[in-house]
Amino acid sequence: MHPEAFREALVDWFSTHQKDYPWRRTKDPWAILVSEMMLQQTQVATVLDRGYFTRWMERFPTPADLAAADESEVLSLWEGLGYYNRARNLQSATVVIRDEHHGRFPRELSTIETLPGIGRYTAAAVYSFAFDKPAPLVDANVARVIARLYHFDQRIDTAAGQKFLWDTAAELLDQQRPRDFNSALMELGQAICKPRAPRCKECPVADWCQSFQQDRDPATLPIKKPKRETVLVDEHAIWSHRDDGAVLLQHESGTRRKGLWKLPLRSVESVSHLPVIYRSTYGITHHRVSLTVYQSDSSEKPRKDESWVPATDLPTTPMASPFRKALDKLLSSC
DNA sequence: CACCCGTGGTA
DNA sequence: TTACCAAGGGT
Repeated sequence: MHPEAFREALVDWFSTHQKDYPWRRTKDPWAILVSEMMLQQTQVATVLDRGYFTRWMERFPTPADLAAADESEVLSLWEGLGYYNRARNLQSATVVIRDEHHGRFPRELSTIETLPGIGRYTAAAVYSFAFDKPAPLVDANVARVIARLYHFDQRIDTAAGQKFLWDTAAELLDQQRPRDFNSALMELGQAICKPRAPRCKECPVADWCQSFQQDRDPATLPIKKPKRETVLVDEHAIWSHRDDGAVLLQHESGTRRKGLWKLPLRSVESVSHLPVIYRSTYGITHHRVSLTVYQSDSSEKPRKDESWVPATDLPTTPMASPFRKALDKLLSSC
């Protein structure tokens, strides 16, 4: 592989096919960091079409604005995106920027990577996109592209597999235009070198692709460890409300959905005599949860870890999606 | 290294 | 409808 012609073909393709994202119209490291955090394990369409990025940047135009905010408001603006530790980590990062970097966004790659919630990928993304400085990066798109380019038929989710991907990304990187090159490699994975039905006939770098040249099936790569088997779980919640509010429970110990609110949960024995007023199923990690909501007795009062939430606060009280949907449905049918 | 963390789109 | 997948990081 002689990377020069590969780089040229890739960046040329990108120059005419790149999509117009708001975070590509700016060099503000804060805006770019926000986009990268939101895009972790999350599709572009979700972040863009549902308005998360725009709302966030309007409310928190600078790191200092986020550092000064209440966690409840932060989580409320993140509601529906999932992986809520991202939001808390992002706020923690702004506090570090304020208290340890004089309020200025760090410009060293190693310093950016020390910020909470920012790992090797996100640090390199901010470094190359905001400052156009050279750092290789590997996300799910790049991993797929490299695995197919080199027909890497071993697992990529091992130390050896990760080393191969990052070493290769470093070799390929165009030091003269790291911003465009990294963006191009990622967009190639998103638009052309797709997981299931790659569009090899439209690929600008098919000449350099071993999977394509050797007529292998690219859809078999990359290889990862099979996911855990799905575990079925039942959740039983109660709906206890009046016109002026409802009883909610804040997620406590443990880390799942920390800081968010949900309907109070009960044992199935304690609610089996109550009328069922809502059902849904949702997935969380490797669990498949069946949620059932029961109309509580009017005598039901909040337990010590539960709170009466006024109706006017319900829309801005951060809740995970399954409970937000339940609450919306129950409020509308009252 | 293994496992955990959410959600919505897509085939 | 189920299963896979996504601009990963922390523990």
